[in-house]
Order: sequence, then C-alpha cells, then structure tokens
Amino acid sequence: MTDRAPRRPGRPTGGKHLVNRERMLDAAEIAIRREGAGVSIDAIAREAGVTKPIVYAQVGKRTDLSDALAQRLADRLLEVATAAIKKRRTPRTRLVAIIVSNLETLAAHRELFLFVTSGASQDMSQRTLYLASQSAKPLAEQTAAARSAQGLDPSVAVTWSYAIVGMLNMVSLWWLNESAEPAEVVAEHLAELLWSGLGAAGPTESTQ
Amino acid sequence: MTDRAPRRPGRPTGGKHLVNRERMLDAAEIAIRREGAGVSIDAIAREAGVTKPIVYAQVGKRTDLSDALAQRLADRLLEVATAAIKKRRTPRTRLVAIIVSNLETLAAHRELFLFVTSGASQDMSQRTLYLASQSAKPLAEQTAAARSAQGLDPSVAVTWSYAIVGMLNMVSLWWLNESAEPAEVVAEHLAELLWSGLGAAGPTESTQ
DNA sequence: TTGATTATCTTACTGACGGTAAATACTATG
DNA sequence: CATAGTATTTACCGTCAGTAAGATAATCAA
Repeated sequence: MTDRAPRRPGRPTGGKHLVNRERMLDAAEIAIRREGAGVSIDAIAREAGVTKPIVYAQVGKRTDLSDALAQRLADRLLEVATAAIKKRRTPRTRLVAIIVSNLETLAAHRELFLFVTSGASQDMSQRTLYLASQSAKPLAEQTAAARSAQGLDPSVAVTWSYAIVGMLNMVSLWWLNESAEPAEVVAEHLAELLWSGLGAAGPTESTQ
Repeated sequence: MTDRAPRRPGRPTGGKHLVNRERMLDAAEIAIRREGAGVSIDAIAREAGVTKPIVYAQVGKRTDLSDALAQRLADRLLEVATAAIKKRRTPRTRLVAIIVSNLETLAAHRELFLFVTSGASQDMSQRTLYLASQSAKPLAEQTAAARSAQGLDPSVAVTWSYAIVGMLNMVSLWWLNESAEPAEVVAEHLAELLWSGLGAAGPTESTQ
C-alpha cells in the first residue's frame, strides 16, 4: 500500500477523506506488523498512503492510537475466547480453551501486543491497565455472579480478573520469546494453577 | 544535588571519577522518582551533578540503565519477600506475606517499577522478562523441588513462576492506580486464588 | 456563474531527546 | 618538562512526536 506517486497538497478530488479512522487503524496494524512496536507515526501514515498530520486528525496522538488498538485487540481476545468455550462442555476444559486461545491470539499479533503494552513510557501504566481492564471486566462480572450464586464472597472478583489477565500477559510474553513448548502444554499448566491452586497437594513447608 | 556552578570541561582535580556507577544508579532512581518513568538521560545526569556522556560511560545506554535498575528492584523484592516469610509459620500465611510485601515494595517504588517495565519499546519485552525472571527463578526452583518431593510433576514450575510474577505485576499496577482497598485485602484475595484456585467451590458452569 | 467559506490534504517547521565525536583540563610517567 | 592517558564538558547529529502554515478542491450563498 506504499504510494509511489506523491499527492499534491489540498483537498482530494471527491471531497471525502482518503482514509477513515478504521482504515487508518488497519494501516497501523500492518505497519506495526512490518516494523515492530517501535514503528514511527510517519511509517503508519505512509502505510495508509497519506501523511503524518492525517494520522493525528483521524486517531490523535500516539497514546490515542495505542488505546484504539488495545480496544481492538481486547475485542479480538474476547471474541476468540467466546468462540473457544462454545466447543467445550466442562468449566475446566473451557478454562484451558480460553487460555490456549489467548496464547495463540497474542502469538498471532505479537508486535501489536508489544506496541500496545509498551509504547510511551508516561502513561504506559494507564494503557496497560486499560487493555487489561477490557479483558478483566467481563471476567470480573461473571466471576462475581458465579460466586454469589454459590454463596461465596464475590468481592474477590475484580482482583482475580486483573490477576488472571496479568498472568496471561506475562506468560504469553515468556512463551512468545523463550518457550518452545506447545501452547496446549502451557495452557494446561496454567489451568492447573488456576483451577486447583498451589495448595492442592496439601500443606507443605516449601510453598514459597 | 542540582549543581549551581557549572563545571568546566576536562578531568576533575583529584583525577578520579566524580560519580561511580552505583552513585549514578542512585541518582537515576531519584530522578525517576521526581520526574516519572519518562525521565530523560539529561535529567539523570543533572541529578548526579554531571553531564550526559558520563551516564553513558558509567552505565551505558538507556536499556542498560533499565536492566541495572531492574536488577536492583528484583533484589529488593526478593529481599523483602525473604524477610517477610521469616515471621510466618504456615505456607499459606507465607504466601500472603510474600504478596503483601510485593505490593508494598512496588508501591514504594512506583515510578521505578514503571521505568523498568516500560522504557524503550523495542526491547521492552526482553527487559520485562528479565525483571520477571529474576523474581521467577527462585520461585521456580522452590516450586519444582517441592512438587518433586511430593511426587507431583515439577514441569509446571517455570510456567507457574511467570504466571505468579505477571499476576503480581498487573495487580500491583491496578492496585496502585485504581484500588482503594488495603494491601492485606488484595493479598488475601490473591492468596485464595493461588492457594485454592477457581475450582475450589466445585464445578459450576460459569467459570469463564 | 462567481466569490467566499469550509474541508482536507501536504509541506515545512519546532522542540526534545538518545547517542556520539571532538575539544578541554587534569594526572601520571619517564 | 614533555608525552601519554584519563575524565570531563561542549557541541553536534539524526530521529521523531506533534503542530502551524500553506495549497487545493468542494460547497455554499448570492
């Protein structure tokens, strides 16, 4: 999509935007895929076939771009997770399916994941939290409802959601960079931790 | 420590370095505390009372600085965790103590934590993984040993370690930014998840 | 139809910052 | 005292996020 013939300035013939916001976000994803998380705004604009100020006009600053892409990624994660549990019947196998789908989706969007979770240092925490909260919110609601239905304390739900999201993010990062094991094996390990916990084997002195 | 009288160029009288590496790292921590994770190298140099090239001479590039500070932070985390479990007797209370100490230590070094985990986008994943692995390694070794001793599969250990570190990081981030609950409550929630797991209450359809 | 206004784009700039080369001042050695 | 070596600053380069100003086409008012 790299333009050869440079356009002249001025309103384009036809009067409408050359690229709308959605197309700009598509271009950003492509550029990120090609150039990595450190991609420049110029490169994104080039990919979209326009110039830098148009990126700012359509999506705002780098952090806004990152927020928008985080939203997209979170949506995709939720979507594949929802699809994955449809094929499973027991809660435990559903848990594994969610984890596998998460690992594979992040692997498929590796650089995008890094772009979203790193980015400008200033508000990196805000953005990471935002991405996390997108995944965490539905998780929290379901967890709270489930525990209430069982007569258990639902107040753990929010904490647990962030915990699980953070766990998935870090393990994904590690798995993408340094692990050779198949996703299913890692997912099974995580599921065991999440499902049965450290205390499953009975009290021992060396749980630390 | 902000110098008022600008020095002239050249080797300082006395012939030795004005600041050594350790002192430079101290200055970096102070500057990060004051200016946030996006602090410039210039600001760090200013804090140390020297100029930019000296930072490069002593600690190298920004990523090297981040690595060094990550090491320090990891050491501190390990140290307080080790101290915390000394006062506890049961594995479960030790787990809670570790989590509380982690939350409080990261809270006390908030900006440093953000500096280390964000930073330059390129190798952010490498550095985050490095920090994580520092915390994760001892955890992994102990977990593997404990599980082997119980006749359980020790191969989960590495995955679990990264999982727990990621969980702690994300929950810390959330807790620092958005939660009003005391650290003990959050720690108790996490401990319940880690110790008993999601499956503790028996099978339910809504574990997702 | 035509002039004014508005919408959309590009060019060109600014400011900040990471990183480095070159100049400067002191020390050490023979 | 001269020459080599060390530790520092100054001055610079290249890159990039973000913005202002100018160019061109559409649209609207008369």
